[in-house]
Amino acid sequence: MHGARPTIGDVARAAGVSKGTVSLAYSGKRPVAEETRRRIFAAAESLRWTASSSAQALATSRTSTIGLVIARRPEIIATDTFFPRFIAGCEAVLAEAGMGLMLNVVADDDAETAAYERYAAGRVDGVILLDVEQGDRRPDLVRELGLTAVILSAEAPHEEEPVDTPVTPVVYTEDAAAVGELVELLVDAGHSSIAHVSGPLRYVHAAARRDAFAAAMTRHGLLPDRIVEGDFTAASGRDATAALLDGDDHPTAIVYANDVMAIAGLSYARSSGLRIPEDLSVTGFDDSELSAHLSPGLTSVSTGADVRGAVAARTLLAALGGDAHRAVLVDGTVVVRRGSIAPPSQP
Amino acid sequence: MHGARPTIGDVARAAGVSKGTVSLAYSGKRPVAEETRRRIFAAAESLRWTASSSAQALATSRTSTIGLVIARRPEIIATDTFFPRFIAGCEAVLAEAGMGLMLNVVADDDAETAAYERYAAGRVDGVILLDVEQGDRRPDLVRELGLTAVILSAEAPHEEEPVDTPVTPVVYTEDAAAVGELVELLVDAGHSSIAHVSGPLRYVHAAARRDAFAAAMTRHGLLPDRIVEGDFTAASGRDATAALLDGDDHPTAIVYANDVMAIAGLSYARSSGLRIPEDLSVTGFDDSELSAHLSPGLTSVSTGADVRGAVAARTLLAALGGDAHRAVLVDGTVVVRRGSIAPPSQP
DNA sequence: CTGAAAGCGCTTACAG
DNA sequence: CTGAAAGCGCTTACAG
Repeated sequence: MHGARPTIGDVARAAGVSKGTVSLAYSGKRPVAEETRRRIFAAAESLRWTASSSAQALATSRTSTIGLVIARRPEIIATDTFFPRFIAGCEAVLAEAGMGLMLNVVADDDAETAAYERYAAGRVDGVILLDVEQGDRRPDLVRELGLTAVILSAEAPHEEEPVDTPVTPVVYTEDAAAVGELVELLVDAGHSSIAHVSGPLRYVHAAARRDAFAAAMTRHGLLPDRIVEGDFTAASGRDATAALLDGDDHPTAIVYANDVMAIAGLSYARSSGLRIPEDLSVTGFDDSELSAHLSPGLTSVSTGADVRGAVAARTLLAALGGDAHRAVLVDGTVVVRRGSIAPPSQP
Repeated sequence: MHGARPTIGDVARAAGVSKGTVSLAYSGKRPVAEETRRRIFAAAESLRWTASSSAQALATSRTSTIGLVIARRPEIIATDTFFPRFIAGCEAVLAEAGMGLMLNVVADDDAETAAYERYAAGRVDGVILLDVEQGDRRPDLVRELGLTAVILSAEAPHEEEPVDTPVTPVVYTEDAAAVGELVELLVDAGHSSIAHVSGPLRYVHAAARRDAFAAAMTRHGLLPDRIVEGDFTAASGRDATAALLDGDDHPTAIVYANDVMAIAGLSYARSSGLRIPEDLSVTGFDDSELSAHLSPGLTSVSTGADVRGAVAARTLLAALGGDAHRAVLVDGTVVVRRGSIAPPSQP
């Protein structure tokens, strides 16, 4: 039924022109007589021709595809609502540019390296680096492989490197300010015993939020001495909360590094007899849809995951097009106040 | 710094053989003398050569990539934990086979069609169809485009079609049994007023669960007259719950079609004064990590999203390899009992 | 404004 | 067991 797919040669023949002219008519890289191009488009349409992307890729050394590798455990990808929103944001701009997104979910470092190597074998033009860690090896790896990259971060890039080394653009949000605002909200409500459940501190973004928490506490003359490291799963949110609530001198408020940990923590606190928010105020991070529709809602911070995806994709396309930016700030991070904060009941 | 990537010609020259032999040494499609192959691999290694996938794709008409288009709103993709787990499952088998996954998140039907058309232009070898609807146009669309496909479903395929039409393999779970079990659990606990909050009924899987619910109720001599259609978001879970709880003759148990709706519903019920599970028993679907770590935990059904992804990918690879299955059952659907069910307090 | 031809980097009959 | 060559379907200097 579908026989052999038509080629550019078929279209050329049908339109009575050369293959080169068909190509040019579509790419617009050189003018083609109006009448000619009409004939070409008509022929292509009736043959239902569309250029083979592998042939194009081979001829141009461009794949029209970008790559994204996610190196987290599936449970975490599943609970954290960041990824799908980020990807949807990417897609919106990629689709518009006729580009595709190649996705890889890997289990370990070796699989990750293998994924980038496959990318470099002409599968993608560039990559977006997520979940950057301190001393991350990936920027060097992808550079070595000849892949154009963009890094997603939660803080402005440091100004260390000499300007002449080829620089990987950083697309970043400023999470620190939002975390500061959260702490301020809590302090204003009367809290002084505030804890933080962080994400895995090897991640730059998790460390950045933790540091921001500590700085904000200090600014208010409070001791940031109740910080426990979670891993973004509900399990860790519950366990961290149990640890914090154990004993009688427990905090009256907890700032969680993501919504899932906050929800699990909140549920635990409630089951152990505390009223939310009267006995324990909580805040999340990432503003998931669920948080907005809990009763009471969870105060969280919206980081515009989709906007970040769009900007990251746009920045990567620009870099592929030759104009690299050093750093671009995504300015959509905003605290969303909901009912999960109240004055502390009794110290 | 990275200069031109080495080609198979460079390797051939370095190893003192023809390009064809290099190719054969790697593909193993014909024997190559042990000594020769050693020289070839050594040369390739030292040149850091790996075959260009666009050239391979052009030469073989195989892209080593499969496509997945997701046509849901980003909020829903983000809240529903199915997708990431499904994708992770796919990846595991794809990576092993050296295949890639191209992902597209689309906003509407036109974008979806466009995505499949781009796929057909030699970007992917086959596709997995998710969220199938009644009278879905996509099976025909992709067949027309010459794409090999696999359909993911929540029920066994009907036996209608004449066997000679090229058939699209269906990878399915049997959700009905699990839903029946859920109802039975509730009935055994003493409930008779049981409601259901379904997913969007245009989806085959949502309709299948709704039908299973109705059938189970009927089987127990109960009237399945409290069914409200949700859309899998927390917002709809909360609203549906509010509607069901409004008035005095409200149900004593609610079976939700996914976990997020259940959690939002549970939260709403609690905030309106009901104790969970004493005053209202609830069950979810999909067994998200969060549900397992709530206090009390949410009784849910694990459908093995990752296993389904793996099986779907495996089935697609098989179909691409020429041996198509008519239908393959993924047998991992199991009810996970947690604390969200209790006998009804007072009618 | 258009055509003829080389080239992108592989694979695969065809010979030997 | 191996080589020489054609071919996959495009794009892009080079001529005109």
